[in-house]
Amino acid sequence: MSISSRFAVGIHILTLIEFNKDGITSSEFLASSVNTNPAVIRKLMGMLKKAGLIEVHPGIAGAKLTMKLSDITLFDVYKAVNVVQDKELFSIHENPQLNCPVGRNIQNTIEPIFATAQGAMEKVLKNVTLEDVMNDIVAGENIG
Amino acid sequence: MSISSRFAVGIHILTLIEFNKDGITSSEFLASSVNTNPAVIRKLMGMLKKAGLIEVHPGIAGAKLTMKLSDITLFDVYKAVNVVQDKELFSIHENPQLNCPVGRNIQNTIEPIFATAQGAMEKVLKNVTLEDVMNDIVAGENIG
DNA sequence: AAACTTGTAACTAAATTAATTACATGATAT
DNA sequence: ATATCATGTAATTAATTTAGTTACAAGTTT
Repeated sequence: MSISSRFAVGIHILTLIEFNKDGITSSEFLASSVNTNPAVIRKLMGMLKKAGLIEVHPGIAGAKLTMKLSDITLFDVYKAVNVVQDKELFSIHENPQLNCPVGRNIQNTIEPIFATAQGAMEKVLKNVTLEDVMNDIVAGENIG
Repeated sequence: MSISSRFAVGIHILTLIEFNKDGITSSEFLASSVNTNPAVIRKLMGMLKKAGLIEVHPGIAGAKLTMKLSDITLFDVYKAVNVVQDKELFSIHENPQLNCPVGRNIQNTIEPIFATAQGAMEKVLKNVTLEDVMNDIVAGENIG
């Protein structure tokens, strides 16, 4: 099991929009960099737009960021593309046997632990902005 | 997307083995508490056995823990049941366009961030033992 | 030998992902 | 105004994963 690559692609889209900010960033242009189908990109653009991260208009070519890179965290992207629901990174088996002490308590016992673990992961994402990502990409260019 | 419930079921199995330590904890008994099929349980028992957490023998009914609950962390269970591979909680799109500065750097940039996020989640699991889980189950019994 | 258990393989149904195709709708330039 | 190009979105597909189910071989005990 893995968290959908929609998340990674969402990051790719947003950083590329910024990278190409003086040009026109169409779904086809993005699709070529990501190496996927433009319709896949447009679906993701719809999610990013709904989350208020980008501005796109029907019929008008190109997407623009609505904020500075430094104001967008990876958590924002993660939520926007809907890869993991709240408290549902881990799934818990349904309908355990209530006649059993373990069965009738396991869900309540485990759920908060899972929520804490998920929260710790998400906290890392909250502490990284797209500006950090962009800086790393630029550094990769200079070194490589 | 969600991490397989094998993890939660694995925790259920181990705590129930302990809870029933003076009796015989067969796959059928476990299956009834978890509310699933005995073959599902046996498959999980195989994984827990392979990880050295339990002792089971062909033809002999019942499983036993090989360690104290306080020596088994949730991370041990998580690894045993193989729900998430190393560095693969998040997936990254393959084959981005190398002619693009973002495309050729995105993987290297994102991977360590994702690894850090996964690591933070796993660290929480390392800090909870099955003894903690058991205590919470017992507490749930006394209060509920 | 009969009864019971674990170990395992094969098959199924359901869910999710990513890709693909197609087309309606909106905007623009000639 | 109409041809052209972009976005928005729905329908379909193939691949993967999960959990459940059935079946049976192999080991153990009485």
